[in-house]
Amino acid sequence: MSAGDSHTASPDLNERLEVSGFRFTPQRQRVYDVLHEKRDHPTAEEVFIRAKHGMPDISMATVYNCLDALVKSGLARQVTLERGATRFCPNMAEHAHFHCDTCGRVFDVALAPDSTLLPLPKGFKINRCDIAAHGICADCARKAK
Amino acid sequence: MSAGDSHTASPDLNERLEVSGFRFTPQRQRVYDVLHEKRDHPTAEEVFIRAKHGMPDISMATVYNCLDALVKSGLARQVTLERGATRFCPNMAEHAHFHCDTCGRVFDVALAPDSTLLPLPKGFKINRCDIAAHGICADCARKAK
DNA sequence: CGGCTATTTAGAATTATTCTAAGTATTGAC
DNA sequence: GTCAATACTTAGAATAATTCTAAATAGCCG
Repeated sequence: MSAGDSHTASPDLNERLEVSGFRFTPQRQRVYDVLHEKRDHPTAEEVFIRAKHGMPDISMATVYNCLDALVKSGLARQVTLERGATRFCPNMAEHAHFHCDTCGRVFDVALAPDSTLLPLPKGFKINRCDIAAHGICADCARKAK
Repeated sequence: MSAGDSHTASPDLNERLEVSGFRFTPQRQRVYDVLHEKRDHPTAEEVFIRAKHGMPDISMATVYNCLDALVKSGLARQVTLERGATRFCPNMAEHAHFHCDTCGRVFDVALAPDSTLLPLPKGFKINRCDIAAHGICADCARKAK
């Protein structure tokens, strides 16, 4: 079996799931792989469609379950940018999202190192912080001219 | 008629709607008032329930239509913090939102004056930027002890 | 192996939102 | 002021996104 074989349980995935009280399953591996194959912030339905290639019997409910397990294990983030379907992102590094209002694509944007300093009221404790910019991407801006 | 009578068309509301190509209607006034009476980021359904007090025949479809008109006129913001219903916020000043994962309440948080500097790739143009923090609010943190 | 529990599955149910068609109100032209 | 055009409201149907349910399956630990 080759080193890069994506059907092998990633040691990381396996461990991270177990630490969070989840079991490793082929379906979770598949969903995890789908998120990493094309990091374009797919919706649950898009993940479902992609996951079926190579695992035709996987069901929508399982995709939701797997995405949930990945999110709770700190292996993916849920991204809610607009009304409508939630998107999923396997990039766990601190970053913001840019949503193009014209084409609908979502881009990862690095953050300036000091940028997340919210002056919170006393007693509030922050777990995570989502930054979502909306506008027009370079491609669409060019075409619009 | 008293100066503070909220049933009078606010000159601002009236004008802002017209500038954006919308008509002024009593329903839009009512929805606008509801958002300002209690600035707690209600969902469309909560707005609907509140709007019915004093306007019992207003319909859900109209609430959606009014909220849409207000958002498009720059008089309210749509806030999508999590899976589930969209919330609405009449605070048009630049600010972030804090969502308490325990009680579900949403708080406005002022921003540090310099905080919104995303290093965007070339050609990208930003319209607006939503910052959403998630964690635990002071009340819930105290109770949890 | 055998029992326990997590997971998967298909499909039903629920929730949030949008659409539709008919009626009503408002506006602008005359 | 009347008329036509258009915007708006309404109830209810339709759609989309997600969650729930119950039964079957699979992995884990003794």
